[in-house]
Amino acid sequence: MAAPSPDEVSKSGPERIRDADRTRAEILDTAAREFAEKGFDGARVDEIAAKTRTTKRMIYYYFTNKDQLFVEVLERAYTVIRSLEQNLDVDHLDPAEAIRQLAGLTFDHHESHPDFVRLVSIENIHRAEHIARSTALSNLANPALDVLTRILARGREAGQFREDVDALDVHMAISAFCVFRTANRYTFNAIFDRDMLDPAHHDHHRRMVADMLVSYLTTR
Amino acid sequence: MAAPSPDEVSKSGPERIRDADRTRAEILDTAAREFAEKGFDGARVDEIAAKTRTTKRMIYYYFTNKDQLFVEVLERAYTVIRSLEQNLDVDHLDPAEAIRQLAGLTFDHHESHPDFVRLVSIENIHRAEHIARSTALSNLANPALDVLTRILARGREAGQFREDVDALDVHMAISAFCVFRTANRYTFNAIFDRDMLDPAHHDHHRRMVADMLVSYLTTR
DNA sequence: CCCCTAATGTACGAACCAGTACGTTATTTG
DNA sequence: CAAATAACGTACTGGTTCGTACATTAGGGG
Repeated sequence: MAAPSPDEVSKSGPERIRDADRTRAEILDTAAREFAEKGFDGARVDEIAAKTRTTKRMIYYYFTNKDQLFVEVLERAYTVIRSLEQNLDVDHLDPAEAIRQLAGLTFDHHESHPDFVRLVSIENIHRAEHIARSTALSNLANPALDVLTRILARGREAGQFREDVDALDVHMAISAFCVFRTANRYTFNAIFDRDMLDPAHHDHHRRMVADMLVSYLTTR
Repeated sequence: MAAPSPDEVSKSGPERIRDADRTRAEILDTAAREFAEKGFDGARVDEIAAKTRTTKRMIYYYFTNKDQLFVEVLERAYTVIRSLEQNLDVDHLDPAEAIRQLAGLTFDHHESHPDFVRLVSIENIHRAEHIARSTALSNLANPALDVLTRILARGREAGQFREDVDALDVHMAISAFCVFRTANRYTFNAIFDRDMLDPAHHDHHRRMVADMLVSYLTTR
Protein backbone atom coordinates (compact mmCIF):
# COMPACT_ATOMS: atom_id res chain seq x y z
CA MET A 1 0.00 0.00 0.00
CA ALA A 2 2.54 2.61 1.12
CA ALA A 3 6.33 2.32 0.69
CA PRO A 4 6.63 2.82 -3.08
CA SER A 5 10.40 2.37 -3.06
CA PRO A 6 11.24 -1.30 -2.64
CA ASP A 7 14.73 -1.00 -4.07
CA GLU A 8 16.86 0.90 -1.61
CA VAL A 9 15.75 -1.22 1.36
CA SER A 10 16.84 -4.45 -0.27
CA LYS A 11 19.33 -5.54 2.38
CA SER A 12 17.16 -5.65 5.49
CA GLY A 13 18.57 -3.73 8.41
CA PRO A 14 17.66 -1.47 11.27
CA GLU A 15 17.99 1.63 9.08
CA ARG A 16 14.27 2.18 8.91
CA ILE A 17 12.90 2.30 12.47
CA ARG A 18 9.31 2.32 11.32
CA ASP A 19 8.39 0.04 8.49
CA ALA A 20 4.74 -0.85 8.10
CA ASP A 21 5.34 -3.63 5.58
CA ARG A 22 8.04 -5.27 7.60
CA THR A 23 6.04 -5.11 10.83
CA ARG A 24 2.96 -6.43 9.11
CA ALA A 25 4.86 -9.31 7.52
CA GLU A 26 6.59 -10.18 10.77
CA ILE A 27 3.28 -10.36 12.59
CA LEU A 28 1.84 -12.55 9.85
CA ASP A 29 4.80 -14.93 9.95
CA THR A 30 4.73 -15.29 13.69
CA ALA A 31 0.96 -15.65 13.78
CA ALA A 32 1.07 -18.40 11.16
CA ARG A 33 3.54 -20.37 13.22
CA GLU A 34 1.64 -19.79 16.44
CA PHE A 35 -1.77 -20.69 14.99
CA ALA A 36 -0.35 -23.80 13.33
CA GLU A 37 1.29 -24.78 16.59
CA LYS A 38 -1.60 -24.23 18.99
CA GLY A 39 -4.76 -23.98 16.94
CA PHE A 40 -6.96 -20.91 16.68
CA ASP A 41 -8.32 -21.02 20.22
CA GLY A 42 -5.07 -22.27 21.68
CA ALA A 43 -3.01 -19.44 20.15
CA ARG A 44 -2.57 -16.33 22.29
CA VAL A 45 -2.45 -12.87 20.82
CA ASP A 46 -0.12 -11.83 23.62
CA GLU A 47 2.20 -14.70 22.77
CA ILE A 48 2.25 -13.81 19.09
CA ALA A 49 3.07 -10.22 20.00
CA ALA A 50 5.84 -11.31 22.36
CA LYS A 51 7.51 -13.30 19.58
CA THR A 52 7.49 -10.25 17.37
CA ARG A 53 9.69 -7.18 17.55
CA THR A 54 6.52 -5.15 17.97
CA THR A 55 3.58 -5.10 20.38
CA LYS A 56 0.06 -6.43 20.62
CA ARG A 57 -1.26 -2.99 19.83
CA MET A 58 0.17 -3.33 16.33
CA ILE A 59 -1.63 -6.60 15.71
CA TYR A 60 -4.93 -4.87 16.28
CA TYR A 61 -3.72 -1.84 14.36
CA TYR A 62 -3.11 -3.90 11.24
CA PHE A 63 -5.54 -6.79 11.62
CA THR A 64 -8.48 -5.49 13.66
CA ASN A 65 -8.97 -8.71 15.65
CA LYS A 66 -7.82 -12.29 16.14
CA ASP A 67 -10.24 -13.71 13.56
CA GLN A 68 -9.14 -11.31 10.83
CA LEU A 69 -5.52 -12.10 11.64
CA PHE A 70 -6.25 -15.78 11.06
CA VAL A 71 -8.03 -14.96 7.81
CA GLU A 72 -4.96 -13.22 6.45
CA VAL A 73 -2.69 -16.01 7.69
CA LEU A 74 -4.81 -18.46 5.70
CA GLU A 75 -4.81 -16.24 2.62
CA ARG A 76 -1.05 -16.15 2.55
CA ALA A 77 -0.71 -19.89 3.18
CA TYR A 78 -2.98 -20.78 0.26
CA THR A 79 -1.21 -18.34 -2.03
CA VAL A 80 2.01 -20.34 -1.77
CA ILE A 81 0.65 -23.61 -3.14
CA ARG A 82 -1.41 -21.83 -5.75
CA SER A 83 1.61 -20.14 -7.29
CA LEU A 84 3.45 -23.44 -7.18
CA GLU A 85 0.72 -25.17 -9.12
CA GLN A 86 0.64 -22.39 -11.67
CA ASN A 87 4.18 -23.20 -12.70
CA LEU A 88 3.23 -26.76 -13.54
CA ASP A 89 3.64 -27.48 -17.24
CA VAL A 90 2.75 -31.03 -18.13
CA ASP A 91 0.78 -30.61 -21.34
CA HIS A 92 3.61 -32.11 -23.33
CA LEU A 93 3.78 -35.26 -21.21
CA ASP A 94 2.04 -38.59 -21.55
CA PRO A 95 -1.20 -38.38 -19.50
CA ALA A 96 -0.09 -41.05 -17.02
CA GLU A 97 3.26 -39.35 -16.55
CA ALA A 98 1.48 -36.00 -16.13
CA ILE A 99 -0.59 -37.47 -13.31
CA ARG A 100 2.60 -38.68 -11.67
CA GLN A 101 4.13 -35.22 -11.91
CA LEU A 102 1.08 -33.58 -10.38
CA ALA A 103 0.88 -36.12 -7.58
CA GLY A 104 4.58 -35.65 -6.91
CA LEU A 105 4.23 -31.88 -6.75
CA THR A 106 1.34 -32.11 -4.30
CA PHE A 107 3.21 -34.69 -2.26
CA ASP A 108 6.32 -32.52 -2.05
CA HIS A 109 4.42 -29.40 -1.13
CA HIS A 110 2.47 -31.00 1.70
CA GLU A 111 5.56 -32.71 3.01
CA SER A 112 7.55 -29.49 3.12
CA HIS A 113 4.71 -27.32 4.47
CA PRO A 114 3.31 -29.06 7.55
CA ASP A 115 2.13 -25.73 8.93
CA PHE A 116 -0.10 -25.26 5.91
CA VAL A 117 -1.68 -28.67 6.46
CA ARG A 118 -2.21 -27.91 10.14
CA LEU A 119 -3.77 -24.53 9.41
CA VAL A 120 -6.21 -26.18 7.04
CA SER A 121 -7.08 -28.81 9.65
CA ILE A 122 -7.72 -26.06 12.17
CA GLU A 123 -9.87 -24.13 9.72
CA ASN A 124 -11.94 -27.27 9.13
CA ILE A 125 -12.60 -27.66 12.84
CA HIS A 126 -14.00 -24.13 12.59
CA ARG A 127 -16.09 -25.15 9.61
CA ALA A 128 -14.21 -22.85 7.21
CA GLU A 129 -15.80 -19.77 8.70
CA HIS A 130 -12.69 -17.69 8.07
CA ILE A 131 -12.41 -18.69 4.44
CA ALA A 132 -16.06 -17.79 4.02
CA ARG A 133 -15.26 -14.32 5.35
CA SER A 134 -12.41 -13.89 2.87
CA THR A 135 -13.35 -12.79 -0.62
CA ALA A 136 -9.77 -13.47 -1.70
CA LEU A 137 -10.05 -17.13 -0.73
CA SER A 138 -13.61 -18.00 -1.60
CA ASN A 139 -13.11 -16.65 -5.11
CA LEU A 140 -9.74 -18.29 -5.61
CA ALA A 141 -9.89 -21.11 -8.10
CA ASN A 142 -7.27 -23.80 -8.21
CA PRO A 143 -4.98 -23.69 -11.24
CA ALA A 144 -4.16 -27.36 -10.65
CA LEU A 145 -7.76 -28.14 -11.55
CA ASP A 146 -7.44 -26.75 -15.05
CA VAL A 147 -4.25 -28.69 -15.54
CA LEU A 148 -5.94 -31.83 -14.25
CA THR A 149 -8.97 -31.35 -16.44
CA ARG A 150 -6.74 -31.18 -19.52
CA ILE A 151 -4.73 -34.22 -18.46
CA LEU A 152 -7.88 -36.28 -17.93
CA ALA A 153 -9.33 -35.19 -21.26
CA ARG A 154 -6.17 -36.21 -23.08
CA GLY A 155 -6.03 -39.51 -21.22
CA ARG A 156 -9.62 -40.29 -22.12
CA GLU A 157 -9.17 -39.34 -25.77
CA ALA A 158 -6.16 -41.64 -25.95
CA GLY A 159 -8.32 -44.41 -24.57
CA GLN A 160 -6.00 -44.75 -21.58
CA PHE A 161 -8.16 -43.34 -18.78
CA ARG A 162 -11.53 -44.34 -17.46
CA GLU A 163 -14.46 -42.02 -18.12
CA ASP A 164 -16.24 -41.90 -14.78
CA VAL A 165 -13.89 -39.58 -12.85
CA ASP A 166 -13.59 -35.84 -12.95
CA ALA A 167 -10.73 -33.56 -12.02
CA LEU A 168 -12.07 -32.84 -8.53
CA ASP A 169 -12.26 -36.55 -7.74
CA VAL A 170 -8.63 -37.01 -8.68
CA HIS A 171 -7.55 -33.89 -6.84
CA MET A 172 -9.42 -35.12 -3.79
CA ALA A 173 -7.76 -38.54 -3.87
CA ILE A 174 -4.27 -37.08 -4.25
CA SER A 175 -4.82 -34.46 -1.55
CA ALA A 176 -6.31 -37.02 0.81
CA PHE A 177 -3.21 -39.17 0.68
CA CYS A 178 -0.74 -36.29 0.96
CA VAL A 179 -2.65 -34.43 3.65
CA PHE A 180 -3.18 -37.51 5.79
CA ARG A 181 0.50 -38.19 6.29
CA THR A 182 0.97 -34.81 7.93
CA ALA A 183 -2.47 -34.14 9.39
CA ASN A 184 -2.78 -37.50 11.14
CA ARG A 185 0.88 -38.06 11.78
CA TYR A 186 0.69 -38.00 15.56
CA THR A 187 -2.33 -40.20 16.25
CA PHE A 188 -1.17 -42.65 13.60
CA ASN A 189 2.25 -42.85 15.17
CA ALA A 190 0.84 -43.12 18.70
CA ILE A 191 -1.41 -46.01 17.75
CA PHE A 192 0.50 -47.89 15.06
CA ASP A 193 3.99 -46.87 16.05
CA ARG A 194 4.86 -45.69 12.56
CA ASP A 195 5.93 -42.17 11.73
CA MET A 196 4.50 -41.57 8.29
CA LEU A 197 6.94 -38.70 7.78
CA ASP A 198 9.99 -40.80 8.53
CA PRO A 199 12.39 -40.30 5.59
CA ALA A 200 12.55 -44.10 5.32
CA HIS A 201 9.04 -44.08 3.83
CA HIS A 202 9.37 -40.95 1.72
CA ASP A 203 10.19 -42.49 -1.64
CA HIS A 204 7.82 -45.40 -1.16
CA HIS A 205 4.88 -43.17 -0.30
CA ARG A 206 5.69 -40.75 -3.08
CA ARG A 207 5.60 -43.55 -5.63
CA MET A 208 2.54 -45.02 -3.96
CA VAL A 209 0.22 -42.05 -4.58
CA ALA A 210 1.27 -41.82 -8.18
CA ASP A 211 0.90 -45.57 -8.72
CA MET A 212 -2.49 -45.66 -7.02
CA LEU A 213 -3.91 -42.90 -9.15
CA VAL A 214 -2.45 -44.10 -12.43
CA SER A 215 -3.48 -47.71 -11.89
CA TYR A 216 -6.95 -46.55 -10.89
CA LEU A 217 -7.33 -44.24 -13.87
CA THR A 218 -6.05 -46.80 -16.36
CA THR A 219 -8.33 -49.58 -15.09
CA ARG A 220 -11.62 -49.93 -16.90
CA MET B 1 -17.38 -50.03 39.79
CA ALA B 2 -20.46 -49.86 42.02
CA ALA B 3 -24.03 -50.70 40.96
CA PRO B 4 -23.76 -54.50 40.85
CA SER B 5 -27.37 -54.94 39.77
CA PRO B 6 -27.74 -54.00 36.11
CA ASP B 7 -30.95 -55.92 35.60
CA GLU B 8 -33.69 -54.13 37.46
CA VAL B 9 -32.78 -50.69 36.07
CA SER B 10 -33.15 -51.81 32.47
CA LYS B 11 -35.82 -49.34 31.41
CA SER B 12 -34.15 -46.01 32.14
CA GLY B 13 -36.18 -43.70 34.31
CA PRO B 14 -35.95 -41.18 37.10
CA GLU B 15 -36.32 -43.96 39.68
CA ARG B 16 -32.70 -43.75 40.80
CA ILE B 17 -31.95 -40.15 41.75
CA ARG B 18 -28.25 -40.81 42.10
CA ASP B 19 -26.61 -43.01 39.52
CA ALA B 20 -22.87 -42.74 39.12
CA ASP B 21 -22.76 -44.74 35.88
CA ARG B 22 -25.52 -42.77 34.24
CA THR B 23 -24.04 -39.42 35.27
CA ARG B 24 -20.59 -40.45 34.11
CA ALA B 25 -21.89 -41.66 30.75
CA GLU B 26 -23.98 -38.56 30.23
CA ILE B 27 -20.98 -36.33 30.86
CA LEU B 28 -18.88 -38.37 28.44
CA ASP B 29 -21.53 -38.18 25.71
CA THR B 30 -21.99 -34.46 26.05
CA ALA B 31 -18.28 -33.81 26.26
CA ALA B 32 -17.64 -35.83 23.10
CA ARG B 33 -20.15 -33.73 21.19
CA GLU B 34 -18.83 -30.48 22.61
CA PHE B 35 -15.16 -31.26 21.98
CA ALA B 36 -15.92 -32.44 18.44
CA GLU B 37 -17.92 -29.28 17.84
CA LYS B 38 -15.52 -26.69 19.23
CA GLY B 39 -12.13 -28.33 19.56
CA PHE B 40 -10.31 -28.93 22.83
CA ASP B 41 -9.50 -25.30 23.59
CA GLY B 42 -12.76 -24.05 22.15
CA ALA B 43 -14.90 -26.34 24.29
CA ARG B 44 -16.02 -24.97 27.63
CA VAL B 45 -16.32 -27.10 30.73
CA ASP B 46 -19.17 -24.88 31.91
CA GLU B 47 -20.97 -25.42 28.63
CA ILE B 48 -20.56 -29.20 28.83
CA ALA B 49 -21.93 -29.13 32.35
CA ALA B 50 -24.87 -26.97 31.31
CA LYS B 51 -25.85 -29.49 28.62
CA THR B 52 -25.87 -32.26 31.22
CA ARG B 53 -28.43 -32.98 33.89
CA THR B 54 -25.65 -32.57 36.43
CA THR B 55 -23.15 -29.86 37.32
CA LYS B 56 -19.58 -28.91 36.59
CA ARG B 57 -18.57 -30.19 39.98
CA MET B 58 -19.38 -33.72 38.80
CA ILE B 59 -17.10 -33.42 35.78
CA TYR B 60 -14.16 -32.78 38.07
CA TYR B 61 -15.40 -35.39 40.50
CA TYR B 62 -15.27 -38.10 37.84
CA PHE B 63 -12.60 -36.84 35.44
CA THR B 64 -10.20 -34.74 37.50
CA ASN B 65 -9.67 -32.09 34.81
CA LYS B 66 -10.41 -31.07 31.24
CA ASP B 67 -7.49 -32.98 29.76
CA GLN B 68 -8.43 -36.25 31.43
CA LEU B 69 -12.01 -35.77 30.28
CA PHE B 70 -10.76 -35.50 26.72
CA VAL B 71 -8.61 -38.60 27.17
CA GLU B 72 -11.63 -40.66 28.16
CA VAL B 73 -13.71 -39.20 25.35
CA LEU B 74 -11.03 -40.37 22.91
CA GLU B 75 -10.83 -43.80 24.51
CA ARG B 76 -14.53 -44.35 24.02
CA ALA B 77 -14.50 -43.04 20.46
CA TYR B 78 -11.72 -45.40 19.40
CA THR B 79 -13.41 -48.33 21.08
CA VAL B 80 -16.38 -48.06 18.73
CA ILE B 81 -14.45 -48.55 15.51
CA ARG B 82 -12.24 -51.20 17.06
CA SER B 83 -15.18 -53.41 17.96
CA LEU B 84 -16.61 -52.86 14.50
CA GLU B 85 -13.41 -54.06 12.87
CA GLN B 86 -13.30 -57.08 15.12
CA ASN B 87 -16.51 -58.36 13.60
CA LEU B 88 -15.03 -58.33 10.14
CA ASP B 89 -14.79 -61.84 8.71
CA VAL B 90 -13.34 -61.88 5.22
CA ASP B 91 -11.00 -64.84 5.33
CA HIS B 92 -13.29 -66.83 3.09
CA LEU B 93 -13.38 -64.15 0.36
CA ASP B 94 -11.22 -63.59 -2.67
CA PRO B 95 -8.37 -61.23 -1.59
CA ALA B 96 -9.50 -58.42 -3.90
CA GLU B 97 -13.06 -58.73 -2.67
CA ALA B 98 -11.80 -58.80 0.92
CA ILE B 99 -10.00 -55.49 0.33
CA ARG B 100 -13.24 -54.05 -1.03
CA GLN B 101 -15.12 -55.17 2.06
CA LEU B 102 -12.56 -53.64 4.39
CA ALA B 103 -12.48 -50.38 2.47
CA GLY B 104 -16.26 -50.28 2.49
CA LEU B 105 -16.41 -50.84 6.23
CA THR B 106 -13.91 -48.06 6.89
CA PHE B 107 -15.73 -45.78 4.49
CA ASP B 108 -19.08 -46.40 6.15
CA HIS B 109 -17.73 -45.91 9.64
CA HIS B 110 -16.06 -42.60 8.90
CA GLU B 111 -19.07 -41.36 7.01
CA SER B 112 -21.43 -42.16 9.86
CA HIS B 113 -19.12 -40.94 12.64
CA PRO B 114 -18.00 -37.42 11.72
CA ASP B 115 -17.46 -36.62 15.39
CA PHE B 116 -14.86 -39.37 15.63
CA VAL B 117 -12.98 -37.95 12.65
CA ARG B 118 -13.11 -34.47 14.15
CA LEU B 119 -11.88 -35.66 17.53
CA VAL B 120 -8.92 -37.33 15.85
CA SER B 121 -8.14 -34.15 13.91
CA ILE B 122 -8.24 -32.18 17.13
CA GLU B 123 -6.00 -34.67 18.87
CA ASN B 124 -3.49 -34.37 16.03
CA ILE B 125 -3.35 -30.61 16.44
CA HIS B 126 -2.39 -31.37 20.02
CA ARG B 127 0.25 -33.83 18.81
CA ALA B 128 -1.52 -36.85 20.32
CA GLU B 129 -0.55 -35.80 23.82
CA HIS B 130 -3.76 -37.21 25.27
CA ILE B 131 -3.36 -40.59 23.59
CA ALA B 132 0.17 -40.71 24.95
CA ARG B 133 -1.23 -40.21 28.43
CA SER B 134 -3.72 -43.06 27.97
CA THR B 135 -2.39 -46.56 28.54
CA ALA B 136 -5.64 -47.93 27.16
CA LEU B 137 -5.08 -46.21 23.80
CA SER B 138 -1.35 -46.44 23.33
CA ASN B 139 -1.48 -50.20 23.93
CA LEU B 140 -4.53 -50.76 21.75
CA ALA B 141 -3.67 -52.59 18.57
CA ASN B 142 -5.89 -52.46 15.54
CA PRO B 143 -7.70 -55.72 14.76
CA ALA B 144 -8.13 -54.52 11.18
CA LEU B 145 -4.39 -54.78 10.78
CA ASP B 146 -4.33 -58.51 11.44
CA VAL B 147 -7.17 -58.97 8.99
CA LEU B 148 -5.32 -56.87 6.43
CA THR B 149 -2.07 -58.74 6.95
CA ARG B 150 -3.83 -62.02 6.22
CA ILE B 151 -5.57 -60.64 3.15
CA LEU B 152 -2.31 -59.33 1.72
CA ALA B 153 -0.53 -62.60 2.38
CA ARG B 154 -3.23 -64.56 0.59
CA GLY B 155 -3.24 -62.10 -2.31
CA ARG B 156 0.51 -62.37 -2.69
CA GLU B 157 0.49 -66.14 -2.51
CA ALA B 158 -2.15 -66.25 -5.21
CA GLY B 159 0.10 -64.05 -7.32
CA GLN B 160 -2.59 -61.39 -7.47
CA PHE B 161 -1.06 -58.69 -5.27
CA ARG B 162 2.19 -56.78 -5.49
CA GLU B 163 4.87 -57.54 -2.93
CA ASP B 164 6.10 -54.10 -1.91
CA VAL B 165 3.22 -52.99 0.33
CA ASP B 166 2.50 -53.88 3.91
CA ALA B 167 -0.74 -53.78 5.88
CA LEU B 168 -0.03 -50.38 7.41
CA ASP B 169 0.49 -48.83 3.97
CA VAL B 170 -2.87 -50.10 2.81
CA HIS B 171 -4.59 -49.08 6.01
CA MET B 172 -3.07 -45.62 5.66
CA ALA B 173 -4.27 -45.22 2.08
CA ILE B 174 -7.81 -46.32 2.90
CA SER B 175 -7.99 -44.17 6.03
CA ALA B 176 -6.58 -41.17 4.20
CA PHE B 177 -9.33 -41.25 1.61
CA CYS B 178 -12.14 -41.86 4.10
CA VAL B 179 -10.91 -39.38 6.68
CA PHE B 180 -10.32 -36.62 4.15
CA ARG B 181 -13.94 -36.47 3.03
CA THR B 182 -15.05 -35.60 6.56
CA ALA B 183 -11.98 -33.89 7.99
CA ASN B 184 -11.52 -31.48 5.09
CA ARG B 185 -15.13 -31.18 4.11
CA TYR B 186 -15.51 -27.50 4.88
CA THR B 187 -12.39 -26.02 3.32
CA PHE B 188 -12.82 -28.25 0.28
CA ASN B 189 -16.39 -27.08 -0.13
CA ALA B 190 -15.51 -23.44 0.45
CA ILE B 191 -12.80 -23.49 -2.20
CA PHE B 192 -14.05 -25.97 -4.79
CA ASP B 193 -17.74 -25.64 -4.15
CA ARG B 194 -18.20 -29.38 -3.77
CA ASP B 195 -19.59 -31.02 -0.67
CA MET B 196 -17.74 -34.33 -0.49
CA LEU B 197 -20.40 -35.68 1.85
CA ASP B 198 -23.26 -34.91 -0.50
CA PRO B 199 -25.24 -38.16 -0.92
CA ALA B 200 -24.87 -37.69 -4.67
CA HIS B 201 -21.23 -38.70 -4.40
CA HIS B 202 -21.62 -41.42 -1.80
CA ASP B 203 -21.74 -44.48 -4.03
CA HIS B 204 -19.13 -43.13 -6.42
CA HIS B 205 -16.63 -42.39 -3.65
CA ARG B 206 -17.31 -45.68 -1.93
CA ARG B 207 -16.51 -47.57 -5.11
CA MET B 208 -13.56 -45.28 -5.78
CA VAL B 209 -11.54 -46.19 -2.65
CA ALA B 210 -12.07 -49.87 -3.25
CA ASP B 211 -11.17 -49.59 -6.94
CA MET B 212 -8.10 -47.50 -6.20
CA LEU B 213 -6.72 -49.96 -3.71
CA VAL B 214 -7.51 -53.08 -5.68
CA SER B 215 -6.14 -51.70 -8.93
CA TYR B 216 -3.03 -50.53 -7.11
CA LEU B 217 -2.48 -53.86 -5.37
CA THR B 218 -3.07 -55.92 -8.48
CA THR B 219 -0.68 -53.85 -10.63
CA ARG B 220 2.88 -55.13 -10.84
C1' DC C 1 -33.13 -47.77 61.38
C1' DC C 2 -28.95 -45.37 61.81
C1' DC C 3 -24.57 -44.17 60.29
C1' DC C 4 -21.07 -43.72 56.89
C1' DT C 5 -19.65 -42.68 52.54
C1' DA C 6 -20.46 -41.98 47.69
C1' DA C 7 -22.66 -38.66 45.03
C1' DT C 8 -24.17 -34.13 44.27
C1' DG C 9 -24.95 -28.89 44.43
C1' DT C 10 -23.61 -23.80 45.27
C1' DA C 11 -20.79 -20.21 45.27
C1' DC C 12 -16.59 -18.35 44.56
C1' DG C 13 -11.63 -17.14 43.26
C1' DA C 14 -7.58 -16.34 40.73
C1' DA C 15 -5.57 -16.33 36.51
C1' DC C 16 -6.05 -15.46 31.95
C1' DC C 17 -6.98 -13.05 27.71
C1' DA C 18 -9.05 -10.36 23.81
C1' DG C 19 -9.42 -5.92 23.01
C1' DT C 20 -8.87 -0.61 24.00
C1' DA C 21 -7.99 4.23 25.90
C1' DC C 22 -4.58 7.19 25.75
C1' DG C 23 -0.25 8.98 24.87
C1' DT C 24 4.14 9.37 21.99
C1' DT C 25 7.39 9.54 18.15
C1' DA C 26 8.93 8.99 13.44
C1' DT C 27 8.18 10.12 8.68
C1' DT C 28 6.27 12.40 4.97
C1' DT C 29 4.33 16.19 2.52
C1' DG C 30 3.41 20.77 1.36
C1' DC D 1 10.76 23.19 8.43
C1' DA D 2 6.19 22.84 10.21
C1' DA D 3 2.04 20.53 10.34
C1' DA D 4 -0.28 16.35 9.55
C1' DT D 5 -0.57 11.67 9.82
C1' DA D 6 1.09 7.09 9.96
C1' DA D 7 3.29 4.00 13.10
C1' DC D 8 4.09 2.59 17.46
C1' DG D 9 4.13 1.70 22.96
C1' DT D 10 2.09 1.35 27.81
C1' DA D 11 -1.10 0.30 30.84
C1' DC D 12 -5.36 -1.17 31.75
C1' DT D 13 -10.21 -3.43 31.81
C1' DG D 14 -14.06 -6.28 31.65
C1' DG D 15 -15.45 -10.52 30.88
C1' DT D 16 -14.40 -15.24 30.82
C1' DT D 17 -12.96 -19.85 32.41
C1' DC D 18 -10.72 -23.67 34.78
C1' DG D 19 -10.77 -25.36 39.00
C1' DT D 20 -12.08 -25.69 44.14
C1' DA D 21 -13.76 -24.88 49.07
C1' DC D 22 -17.54 -25.91 51.43
C1' DA D 23 -22.03 -27.58 52.29
C1' DT D 24 -25.64 -31.22 51.59
C1' DT D 25 -28.22 -35.41 50.68
C1' DA D 26 -29.19 -40.09 49.07
C1' DG D 27 -28.66 -44.86 49.75
C1' DG D 28 -26.54 -49.03 51.20
C1' DG D 29 -24.36 -51.85 54.96
C1' DG D 30 -24.55 -53.29 59.62
